[in-house]
Amino acid sequence: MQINSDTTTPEPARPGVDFIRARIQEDNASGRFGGQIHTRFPPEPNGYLHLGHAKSICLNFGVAREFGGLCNLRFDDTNPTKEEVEYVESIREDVRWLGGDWQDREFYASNYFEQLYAYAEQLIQIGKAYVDDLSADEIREYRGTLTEPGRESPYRNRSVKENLALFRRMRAGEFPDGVRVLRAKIDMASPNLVMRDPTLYRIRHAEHHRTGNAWCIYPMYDFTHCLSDSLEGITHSLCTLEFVNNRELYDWVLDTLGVYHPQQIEFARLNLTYTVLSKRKLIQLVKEGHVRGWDDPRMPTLSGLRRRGVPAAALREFCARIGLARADSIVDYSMLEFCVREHLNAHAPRVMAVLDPVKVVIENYPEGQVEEFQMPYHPETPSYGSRKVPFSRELYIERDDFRQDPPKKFHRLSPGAEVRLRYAYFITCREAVLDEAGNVLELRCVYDPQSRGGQSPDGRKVKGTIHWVSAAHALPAEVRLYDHLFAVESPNTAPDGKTFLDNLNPDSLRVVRGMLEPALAEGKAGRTLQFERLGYFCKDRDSSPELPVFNRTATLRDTWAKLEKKGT
RNA sequence: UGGGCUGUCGUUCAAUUGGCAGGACGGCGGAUUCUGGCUCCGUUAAUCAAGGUUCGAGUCCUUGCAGCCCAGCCA
Repeated sequence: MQINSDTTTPEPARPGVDFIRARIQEDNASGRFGGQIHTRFPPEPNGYLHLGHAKSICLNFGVAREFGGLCNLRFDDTNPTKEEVEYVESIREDVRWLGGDWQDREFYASNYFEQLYAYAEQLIQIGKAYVDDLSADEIREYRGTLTEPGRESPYRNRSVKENLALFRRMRAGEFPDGVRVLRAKIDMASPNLVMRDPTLYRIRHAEHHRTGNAWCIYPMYDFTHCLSDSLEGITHSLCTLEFVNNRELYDWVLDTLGVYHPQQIEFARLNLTYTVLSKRKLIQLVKEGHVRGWDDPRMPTLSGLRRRGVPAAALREFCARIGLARADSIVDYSMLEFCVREHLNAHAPRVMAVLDPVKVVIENYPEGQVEEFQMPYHPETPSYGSRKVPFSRELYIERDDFRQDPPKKFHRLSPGAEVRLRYAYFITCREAVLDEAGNVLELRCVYDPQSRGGQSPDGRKVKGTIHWVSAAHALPAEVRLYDHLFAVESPNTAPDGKTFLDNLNPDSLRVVRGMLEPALAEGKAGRTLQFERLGYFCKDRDSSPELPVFNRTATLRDTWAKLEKKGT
């Protein structure tokens, strides 16, 4: 099977721009940033990337590309107790897979620790930061509530000299965790809680995955992020809505320090039906073993989707279609499925496999005879080439393609009915051999030699075309059939006493033993194929030479199933 | 309860900035078909509410209502 693997294609241009691109155009028109555009994708390496990150990656790298600018990859690694190199590596791989190209601009907030520290001292020097001895609990108490203003810490008015000395001693490791913090001196009565003297630095005697034990004080997000953006010359700092409140502080830090000031713009994060997209919950699913790891094909992680067989291009298309706005929204899962099918329909080679086999014996076909039929990998794209598929007297077909008592409009096999075996012959079912319980053991059929290749010899129509595999040549395989990880549309909402885990779908994984056409013996993992009439499947890395393993990426749309369901 | 953000077909994003509410997904119906796939055609369905300004309001004003975010030494 010599077919090019999935390549990176830019998402198609769309008419009409979203509010962020509109603002960037305005900034360009006014020359605000000298016409330059520079964005960044700033993940914290404390988990694997998921669909929500895909939205951000497509936005940040997309905007940079469209406006002739650059996009940095920056690891927001300021919390050594939660971050790991494993995550850094997976993030790098996932961003690259999605098509993000940061060239040599791979940055780490931890690279700026020295610089950040200098800024902190500067803040102290100008009387805008102080060392507080209050405990975490006391700070919370002093912060006030949503409706009441906070109170100033008794340590708020220490002298610059004392603050400096204390802060240096914090850095030097003279204090244990939690006894002191550095705080910005802003306004304890601000209606925006973020501005009530936010913590800038905390003491953490912990080993950092990059800086090792060089530091025992670590800067907080609000202090780090804006300054990292500033240091990198970011023009537009795009983040999700929950940071709207933080923008006031973002602006305050930069203006107070008098440094270059990027523009933060917030957009609504992605939500998907039947899916959880919170890092905390995804970590829980992995750590508690509800799934088989971060790249379990049922996970909404990029590595899970990749292993499931979803092409990166389908994800890019998805991100382009869901749009960008400031209103909270929950995208229909069917939108994702549509993008996956759309891409795979155009690109996936067609092969045949039977997942629930029932034997067919063609009584008038010579015993021991084997023919080979040349079948195209993609009927609409001849350049995909073709392969030979063996045909013989005994075949497997899908159990579901036969009915002893066919319902109305059933176009498949039943006693006396004629169907086409895809690319092979017309066959007519003479009888079904049943066991006492009525289960089909074997179908006795006859074929029409004149219909060779699946052509109608006399213009007569057959109602259906079904797929098949020659029994003697069939390749057994394990096939993993996936369904939504969660059984309900909104897994995050659980009744009292229940959690999102109670919404887990017990049938999200079904494993079956299928029979594949022999050409599938050679395929490598990675390329997603269509098993004709069934869906899209992708060889899994769990495959062994003895037993290939396939993941179902998505089913085909099944109008018959819908029709039949309506009938019952 | 304080502050901030947001309300448009079932879902999601638009609406030339005050001028016939449009697209995509989904649903429904049909055509076509050697995949009950794909493709094609048709169809369905919305401006949170109430007032006001205006020849004209999704857009402007007023008053409500609803949802989301913020009280980490997480990001």
